[in-house]
Amino acid sequence: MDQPAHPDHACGHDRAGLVARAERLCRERGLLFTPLRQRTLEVIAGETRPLGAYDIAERLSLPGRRVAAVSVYRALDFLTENGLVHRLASRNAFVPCDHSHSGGESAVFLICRACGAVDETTSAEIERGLNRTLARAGFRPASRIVEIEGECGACQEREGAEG
Amino acid sequence: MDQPAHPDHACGHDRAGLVARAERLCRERGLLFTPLRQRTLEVIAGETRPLGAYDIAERLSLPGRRVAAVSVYRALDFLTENGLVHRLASRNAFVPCDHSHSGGESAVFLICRACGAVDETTSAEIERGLNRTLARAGFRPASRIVEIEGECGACQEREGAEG
DNA sequence: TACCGTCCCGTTACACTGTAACAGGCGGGG
DNA sequence: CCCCGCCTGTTACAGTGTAACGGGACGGTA
Repeated sequence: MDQPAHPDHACGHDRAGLVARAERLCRERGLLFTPLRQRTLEVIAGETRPLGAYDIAERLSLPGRRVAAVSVYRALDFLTENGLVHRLASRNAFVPCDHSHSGGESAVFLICRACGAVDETTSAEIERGLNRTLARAGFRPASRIVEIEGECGACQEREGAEG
Repeated sequence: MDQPAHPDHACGHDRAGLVARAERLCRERGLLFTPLRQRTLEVIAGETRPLGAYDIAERLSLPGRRVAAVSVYRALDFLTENGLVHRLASRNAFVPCDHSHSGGESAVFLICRACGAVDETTSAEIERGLNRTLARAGFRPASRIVEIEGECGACQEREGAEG
């Protein structure tokens, strides 16, 4: 769990920690943490706001070396399948997985319309409610999407000060 | 106008009731329930499974008279803004609003991967959990998305019977 | 009547999202 | 060595969504 002295420069996420977790996870599961996958993960972790696949492709491309979106999609499939990034269905965009939900609880995303920041949290009560609702309906869940769009606290204050 | 005694033939939703609700709502709010909007709503209500905008456009088109997707999008914007249809973020598709959540509770969608059916329900417990989570984070919500993908009860039974 | 603004809708064009299919490279195992 | 599986690059294409412009219908106003 060694964190670097300076967690990240202007980045919203713990890039080094996420890469370290990915390397460990791939070693354990016998998967390949290829350069493309690593760079894709780094690009996502190096951004405060969710990125679209084409944004990622652009950031991965160099003057002579263009990365096609389809390659990014494959890397993203790998990263999401292994719990390293999340896909926001309401935005068609990707964010790193905070891993604050280690207990198998599904994630709740708070997406700010003003600044674009995404907060990933969990709630035992929401989880309980979902499980009861699913049981009542006899529905076997495969994936759960809980995304709230609105305004984060910081942007509410900023707006109040300005307006 | 006159609907047959049997509510709907092979349709999954109460088409006539939804149209009646739309007419009443538009009268109350001084909005126009134009033919395009009505036909769009009817197409959505006449289908068991969620439809994409281009599917709707295709169903609305006649041999000589083609409806462009952009027109459908505008009708869909109107219908969603007025609570007559819902958009499924995980599918980029639209379903009629059951209006079972009259109490202002946000909807929970159970989407079956096997048969494509969508069940719209609500849960006071989920609502409470969401509200607490939002309050704790100081987040002001504008829209809430709760979509569970999985297998509905009927398809589980069918699968078990087949093998 | 003419004029004006608004709303709705048709049209074109375009950008973004996502997948299918095929080919080449690379490494491991027979 | 060949075979096989995995990853990546490439092309092509289908689906999703919006911006911009123009015209028609309709109501209000002079």
